[in-house]
Order: sequence, then C-alpha cells, then structure tokens
Amino acid sequence: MTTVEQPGSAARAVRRLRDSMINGELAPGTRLAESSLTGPLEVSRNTLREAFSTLIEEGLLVRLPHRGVFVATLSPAQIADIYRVRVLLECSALRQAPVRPPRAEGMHAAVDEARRAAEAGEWRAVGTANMHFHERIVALAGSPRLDAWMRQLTAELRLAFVAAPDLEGLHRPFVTMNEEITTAYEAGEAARAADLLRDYLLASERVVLGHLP
Amino acid sequence: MTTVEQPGSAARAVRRLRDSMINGELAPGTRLAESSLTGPLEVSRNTLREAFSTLIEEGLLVRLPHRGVFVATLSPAQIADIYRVRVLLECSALRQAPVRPPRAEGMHAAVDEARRAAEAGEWRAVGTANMHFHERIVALAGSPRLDAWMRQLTAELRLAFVAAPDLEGLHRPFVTMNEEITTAYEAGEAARAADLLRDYLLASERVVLGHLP
DNA sequence: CTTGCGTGATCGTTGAACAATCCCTAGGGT
DNA sequence: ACCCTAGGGATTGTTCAACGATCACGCAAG
Repeated sequence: MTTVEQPGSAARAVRRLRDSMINGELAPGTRLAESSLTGPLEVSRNTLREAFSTLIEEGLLVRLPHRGVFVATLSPAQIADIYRVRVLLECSALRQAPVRPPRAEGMHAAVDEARRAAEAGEWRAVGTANMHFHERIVALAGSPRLDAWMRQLTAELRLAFVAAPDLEGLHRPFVTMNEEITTAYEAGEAARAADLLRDYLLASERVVLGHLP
Repeated sequence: MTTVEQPGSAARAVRRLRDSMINGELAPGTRLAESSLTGPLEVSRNTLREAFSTLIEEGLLVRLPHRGVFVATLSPAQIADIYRVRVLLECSALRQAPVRPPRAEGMHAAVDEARRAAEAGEWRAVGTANMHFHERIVALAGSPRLDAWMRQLTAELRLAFVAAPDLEGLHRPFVTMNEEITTAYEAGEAARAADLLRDYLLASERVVLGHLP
C-alpha cells in the first residue's frame, strides 16, 4: 500500500523533494542548483546528487548535462503519452480482473478518501485520492512491477496538475465517475467498467490538456 | 532503437556492468563490493554508487542496506510477474496496432537478426534478437514510456537466461514463432497474431521456469 | 549446541578539492 | 546599431580521504 519508509539521508531528501514538487512548491521548470539545496535539505552535495538520480529515474526531474537539474515540464505530447499508457494498463487490468469475488476494497477506500477530501474542499487531496483510485485498479492485475510503474505515472501526472489554476474543476468531476466504475465492476460487468474507465481517461486527458496553456 | 550513448564515467560504468550481467560474467546473486569495483571500472566510489542506483532502479541489482548490492536473483514468482506484464503489454500493443499499413519493419529486422544468429549458432545473440522482436511489438503502441519499460523488462529477463544450461533449447524454438506472428499481423489478422503471441509467451514462461531449478 | 560479545570489514555520508563546461558580459570589428 | 569573439565567474562532473554506523564472522561462555 503505502511506500516503504526507507531510512537514510538520501531517501529523506528524495521524499522531501518529491513532496515539494507534487505540492506545487517547486514549479515545473524550476532549476534546482546543487549548492543552494544542500543547506535546506541538510545533506551533502554527493548525497543530493544521489537523490537527484532517483528522481530523474522517476521522471520527476530532468538533467541537462553541465547545466543542472530541473523540475520536469510535461509537454502536451508527454501528457498524451501518459494517458495512452494509462488507458492500456488500467483498462487491461480492469478487464481481466476477477469478477467472481470482486476485489474492490482498495477502490472503495480510494473513493471514500476522495469524497471526504471533496467535502472538505481540499482539492489537491482529491487529486491525490483519484490517483490512488487508479493505482488500485492497476493493482487488480496483481503485479508488483505494474504497481511500481503506475505509481511513477501518477507522480509524473501530478506535475501537470500543479500548474492548473482551477483544481476544483480539474478533480471534482471524476469523484462520482470513480464510484460508477467501482459499481459497474462489482456488478460483474468488467467490460462495461473498462469502457467507462476509457471514457473517463479520455475526458481527463482533455481536461488536463485544456487547463495547461 | 539503440540506447543513447551518454557520456560520463557513471553512464559508462552502467553500460559495462549491465553488459557483464547479461553476458553471464556476473552471475545472479554475486555481491558487488564497492571497493573492489572501483579499480576495474576506473571510477571513484561515489560515481560507482551512482551507477548502482541506476541499475537498482532497473531491477538488475538489489541493494541490501549496509550489506551491499547484489546481482538480482529472479525467483519463479518474479519471472511469472514479468510474463504477466509482458502478456498484458505486448498483446495489447499488438491488438491495437494499425493494420491498414502494417508497421512490421522493426519486427522483420529482429526476425532476420535472430535467424542469422541462429545459423551462426550464437544462441545468446538469438536470445537478444528475440527480446528485440518483442520490444518492436511494444513499439507498435508508439509510447516512449512503454518502450523504456519494455527494455527494462527484457534486461531483467535476460538475467534469468544466463542461468540456463541449454541456450539453444531455450531460444531456438521461438525464432520461427516470431515469424508466424509477424506474418499474421501483416495479413491484417491482428487478433490472431495477439493470440499466437499469448501462447508464445505462456510457452516461453514454461521453458524459462523449467530451465531454472 | 546455542547464546552473547568483540573485532574487522563494508556501507552511508560528509567535506573539500580540482577539472570541465557553460552562461554572461565586455570588447572589437563591420 | 548589430554581430561576433574572448574572457571571467559560476556551476557541474568527478575524485579523494575520512568518520561514524551497521553488519558479518569468529570465539568464548553457558
């Protein structure tokens, strides 16, 4: 479920940087100078570079040789790529999911998480919960590798969210759609749920791309 | 196509380590002590650690904190996981591939590569070519992210190949199956090609698991 | 045979140092 | 006024040496 809390300065720096990015404190395109980060993060330059390597591998940072590392900026083409992968992964996972005893506990938990956050007006938390919902869908495939990849995808996508001016308009419409997909899946209609999910993703892609420029 | 030739000591160390692993010079389970690798690779300990990070992220190495890094050992469960992901990715990519003008150039190139290697009796090269073939199938989806993931998967899987005692029996049967899949796809029968591919993968999984213990 | 402890070795992290590369600006030419 | 070139300053890429923290191994005691 939750990511393992690894000890160590490098891992801590990774977590702090990642949180800062998905919280919007570090806007996409921001340059992260090594020397100016060693202070706030309380790590040495070498350890910081190791943290950078991890985040670059995850796609959250980009390194331009001899120029520095920058918070990744997602082009429309890259966002389209992410959604292409999501449609493939999520729909396949949902379509081949077991229906005899539906495994929707995780999906329910994510839906509840999203609804509570929506009632509290915390739209960034709603976005996080929505991403959790989709991670739970992929988890239906039962593959640790797929789970790890999906977490990467959602982290990357949240970089696109932080640039959006209207978080409520971006996330609110999808809370009820999550519920519909869960209901359809639990009713044994995996194929219909997968179709709903595909429509959901295409709609979400349009919203994200529309909120960008 | 080929991986980008990045400059830098760290990237060079990554390539040399990865090549050593998929060539079988570094057997799975081998411990890679930092101090004893700085000499042969001609890099400092810090740079070596950076190279380790990359390969750990790729799944080729495993880090046990305060104990060192080891060449990854694939358990049967992990191999099964890899094949589960492959079935999902490759079959989806092939099923949704364009059939009007089939894009099979890459697949043909990989088939030829495999056949030439088979005639030369270089079975490890045959395995490499077969992996290229499947990377080309995923490339039909047109997603850079999927391509990168598939390269990771094939690299991991080759770790399982190096332990096999009978490389010919492991790789030879699949050369002609590659050709059949290509033919079916070019004939416009994407669905049948996907079914062939699924059978192929399930058979390959059995062979790999059978060659292991 | 098992348990506990000490020793040695390795890892995790730090700080400093140097070379390589890039950005920016000042200067000269047209 | 504009463009091109050269230099200085800053940042990155890489290496090295050192320290504490942690683990593996062996030996002694029960």
